[in-house]
Amino acid sequence: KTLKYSRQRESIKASLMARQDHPTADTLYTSIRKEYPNISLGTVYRNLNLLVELGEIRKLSCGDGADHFDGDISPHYHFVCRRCGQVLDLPLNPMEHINPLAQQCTQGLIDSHSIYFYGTCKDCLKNNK
Amino acid sequence: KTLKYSRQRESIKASLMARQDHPTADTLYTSIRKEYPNISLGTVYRNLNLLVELGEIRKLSCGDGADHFDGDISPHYHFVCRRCGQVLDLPLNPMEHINPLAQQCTQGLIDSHSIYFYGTCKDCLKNNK
DNA sequence: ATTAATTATAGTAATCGTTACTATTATTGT
DNA sequence: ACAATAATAGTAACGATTACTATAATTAAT
Repeated sequence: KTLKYSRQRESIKASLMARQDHPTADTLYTSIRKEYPNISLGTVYRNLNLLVELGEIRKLSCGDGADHFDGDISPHYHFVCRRCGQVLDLPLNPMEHINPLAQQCTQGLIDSHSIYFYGTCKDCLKNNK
Repeated sequence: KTLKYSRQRESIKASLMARQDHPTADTLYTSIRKEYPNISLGTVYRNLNLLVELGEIRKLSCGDGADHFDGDISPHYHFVCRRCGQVLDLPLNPMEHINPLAQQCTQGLIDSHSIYFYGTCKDCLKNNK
């Protein structure tokens, strides 16, 4: 089955690319609704998952219940604030050496890893939260 | 409010400690039901969360939708098989040096990290899955 | 440009993992 | 034994996500 253009998909992708944070599907839905008032939440989910499969965006599971999405597919890590739930980019060099390290500990085949750092973000520190 | 003994909690903890895998609440529930046929799923969830708060067990969010639980609280990492969903221990030394590395990249305060490795487990490799 | 084939959508219902609620039961200190 | 209080079973509610379906949009061929 071949892919057909849809203005909704373009808008979802453009919307995600335009922001520097890492919204959930629902956050993105609310924001896109301002431009397309009757886009459906299912459409947002379906296209986000499609874009992930196509490798055009990334899905982040940082452990707070909802998946987050990232328009930046370049390898990088994330910092999750335990107070406000914000997910922030961490401009840390990708640690390519740890896959072989882990590979030595298993008979399975390792192809990737994910790292999340946790703590309190700058804003929450400032506000004594 | 003080903690009171409950045989259900003991059974949940013992059950988790006895196994080397990393079951979800529901998997553990099904298994404990053989011994306590009318234990409730809510009780399993409540006690697992309580044990996590007490620091007696660990909760793992590996990105497959459901949380997994680990009776081994010693610092170690995990390998998640993308084919069968199994979560396996990875006897890899804790990488204490990466928190300070990440700390240099943010004005927030980092206190911990989590790493998951992904790929295909030994069994799935063998079965060509 | 029309048409026909097919994919995508909006809207809604259903599902899954998890938490909340409540009347009853179990534990604990007196 | 009793009273106080925490824990339970059972069920309902919840939030995130997926599934379903009739309609609309895209595409390729006439």
